[in-house]
Parts: sequence; structure tokens; C-alpha cells
Amino acid sequence: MSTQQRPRGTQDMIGEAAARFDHVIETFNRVRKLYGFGRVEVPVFEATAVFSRSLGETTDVVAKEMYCFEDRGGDPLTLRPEFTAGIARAYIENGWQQLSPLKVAAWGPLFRYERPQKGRFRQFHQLDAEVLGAGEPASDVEVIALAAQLLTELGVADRVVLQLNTLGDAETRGAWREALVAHFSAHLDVLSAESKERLAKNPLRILDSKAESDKALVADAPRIDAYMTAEAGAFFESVQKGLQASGVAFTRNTALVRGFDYYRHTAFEFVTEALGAQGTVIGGGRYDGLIGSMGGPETPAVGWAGGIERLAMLVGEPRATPVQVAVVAVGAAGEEAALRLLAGLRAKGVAAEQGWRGNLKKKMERAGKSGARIAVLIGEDEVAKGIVTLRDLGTGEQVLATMAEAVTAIRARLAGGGLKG
RNA sequence: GCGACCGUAGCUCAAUUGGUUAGAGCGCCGGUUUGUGGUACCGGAGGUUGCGGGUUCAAUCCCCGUCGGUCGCCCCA
Repeated sequence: MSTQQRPRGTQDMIGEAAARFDHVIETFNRVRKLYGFGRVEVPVFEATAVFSRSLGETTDVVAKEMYCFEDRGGDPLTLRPEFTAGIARAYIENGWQQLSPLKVAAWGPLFRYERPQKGRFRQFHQLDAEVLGAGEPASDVEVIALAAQLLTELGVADRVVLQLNTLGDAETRGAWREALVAHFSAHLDVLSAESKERLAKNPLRILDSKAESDKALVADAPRIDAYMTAEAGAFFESVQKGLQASGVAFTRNTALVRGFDYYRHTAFEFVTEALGAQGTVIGGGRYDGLIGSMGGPETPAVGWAGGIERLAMLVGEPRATPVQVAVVAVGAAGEEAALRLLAGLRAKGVAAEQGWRGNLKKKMERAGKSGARIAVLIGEDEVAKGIVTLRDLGTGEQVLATMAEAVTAIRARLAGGGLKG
């Protein structure tokens, strides 16, 4: 492995792993259309400032996790570490406020220079759904319901719980934050080293500290509910009612927070126990302050991102999607007829392939492994008589069909469940 | 960036206290069957034991470094 090795934290996938990955994306694309989310395409790299300004210069992501480079013209660029900043930039740059409320979805690779672990990679992939230009709590409900249905359709809902919290409006958040700083500052002696760090940079994060020594302090910490403005309280209430009406179960987690100041109101995470420390499979919230802080019009927005690798690890064996028909040319005599038949089948939407190599036995072996339900044999005899031999690979029974009607006969049999019929 | 554990055929794993030529199952290739797959039997290919250095008569095994993975911290999907 010393010669050519993939970069740390990247992955090569084939077979089942690739199929799981693909299954997550296909399910996402299907479900997001049910909610009227169109596709948005944004670049994989952006001017570095797009991320450093939106995420904040001092955050870990910007300070030590971004893949930054200069292109040949000397422009500072960065491989995207998240979707939201690029989408927000595009919204501002292209005047998409005219289209608001804008419901968009994306998926693709993201890059973070981190220490890899299970479910954590340097090139990883996320699903993303955003509503831009809507401040109504119903839009929060909609994006969360989309995520919930995605998890249900992936068959992982029973192993994932939705944790919900609110960060309030700017006034609420500010007052709560002040109270938290005061509370933790009064107990510096027992605060863990990590949390002292957080106190300066990101005090809300102390709430989900894993340090034993912090637990008691965190339990006593002021709760946001005591600082909630009437408006913020009503908003949160409305989101919760909406989720109930939508049939989406959730639990309140008062320690669930977002570090960036532009996050307001709703914060949520879909969490599993099955992936160790990387338990969050989908995380999101409302970020009403972001687009304004990036120099755009003040624009309310809410959205989420979900880790494709993490979801792929949770889904069961994806149902295989083998070809339906294996065409077997027996000797040189059948080769052209086999190609004609393959073209005819595929044109009619029947998944079909042929094994190119080996004698009949080998080709049949390959046909069996392909998972096809029907093998079609075409050799000298068939060509001479203008027929094909259909073999049911499940039962082994064989019938003949005319070459001219082969495609319809095969389709009928695939629909009918076998050669009989 | 910090701490701990791990690294043997494509995959999952063996290999006595350091001791001949590093084995097995699955998979792959070929044959038993010159127009018939899945089960069976026979055979074959495939390893610089991640890489580099050290200790030793002798290293898959002990030591150091490095690369990669895993688990946790930070942070986060």
C-alpha cells in the first residue's frame, strides 16, 4: 500500500457499499420531489471568503479544517466544507429573492480536513434541503417532515430520534447567552479545560459538554425558556404543533444548540445510537441571520444537511437491482442476433446484458450470477430457424419463441413472473 | 491538533514461549460436462505479513519511525 494510496479519509466504493450510497441518494431525490423541493447546483469550490465570512473566522472549521488553495491566477479558493454558505452566496448573487420562498435541495461531496473515524471522512457527502425566504414556522415543519419521511423510507426511522430545540430570536438568544456566560463564569474552578475554551468562543456549546465535571453545572444552567420573548415562544409553539399535526415525533433537548450567531429559533438533529460518537445523521435549523450577514437582503431561511455515508451505514442491505435478462450467444453464429435482441430489449426498457467471454458453460454461469430471471440462448440452431430459446433461470424450464416476437414474449414473461403464461 | 488500540491473499481470519517452504474458508480462474448456470468433486493462480529501519543465529510475533484504519477528545453530517 505504499505506492498509490488514496488520500486519508477518502473512500473508493463498489458493489454493496456503492449501492447503499446510491440508494440513499435515490430515495432523497424521490422524497424531496414529494415536497416540491427543486434541485440547486452550486460549485464544489468557492472563494475562500464565502466560507470564512459565513462560518466565522475563528471557528474550527475555518481555522483548521478547510481545504484552501490558490488557483493559477492566485485567487484564494476553498473546497466547500458545507452547502449552506454556497447556496446563500448564489441566492444573493443571482437575485433569487425574487423566487422566494425558494425550496431547493442538493447533494454532493464536501471536504473537511479532520481526523477520520467511522462515519467521518475528509471527503464526505451530504444531502441538503433549504427553504430560503420564508420566516413562517410552517416552513420549519416542512423541512423537518421531509427529513422524517426520508428516514422512514430509508427504513431507519426506528433507530433514529428527532431532537428539537429553539434558540429563540436574536433578543432571546442574546439574553440567554449572557445568562449562560454569567453562570459558567461564576464556576470557573470546576469547569473543564475544554469548556473554558468554549466559554470564550462558543459558550452555548458548554451545554453538550461530555466532561463529567461539567455535568452538574450544565444541569443547573439557565434554560432558554426563561428568556424567551413572547414572539419566540409563539414561534416554537407553532413549530411543535405543526410537527404533531404532521405526525412527526420529537423530543425536546434543551442542550441542543448551534454555535453560529446567525442561527435563530428552530434547531434539530436526527440522532442514532448506532454510529458511536458520530450519532447525528441529519442536522439543521433556522438561520435567519446568515444571508444578511453575508451582505444580502435580510432573509429568513431554514434547512438541514444529512450525512450520506452515515445514512448508508444505517440502511439494510439494499435490494439488489440486477438485470432482468441475460442474453447468451452460443458460438459465433449467434453473436449478431444477440446484439440485435439486446438493443431491442433495452429500447423497450428491459435491463439486459450478455457475458462476452468463454464457452456456453461460462456464459451460462455468468448469466446465473447476473441475477437475471431469464436467459435467452441464441446459437446456430436458433438463427437457422429464426427462433430463440428462453430459459427460466429460477426453474430451469425452457421454451422457444420466434426471433421476431422475442422482445414481446420476454416482456410478457417478465411481467407474468415466469416462462409460463 | 491530542490520547488509546489495530494492520497477514480480493474478503473474513489462522500460524505454539521468536523457529523450516506463512495456512484455511469464501471469492476468482480452469477442469469433471465439445449447446446449458445455481448443488457436488478435482486442480490452479493469488502474500515483499502496510512501508522503512533496529534487536536476534532466526521476526508475522519484540523495539522505533512512518502510512492507513478503528475508538474517544475537540468539532461536526
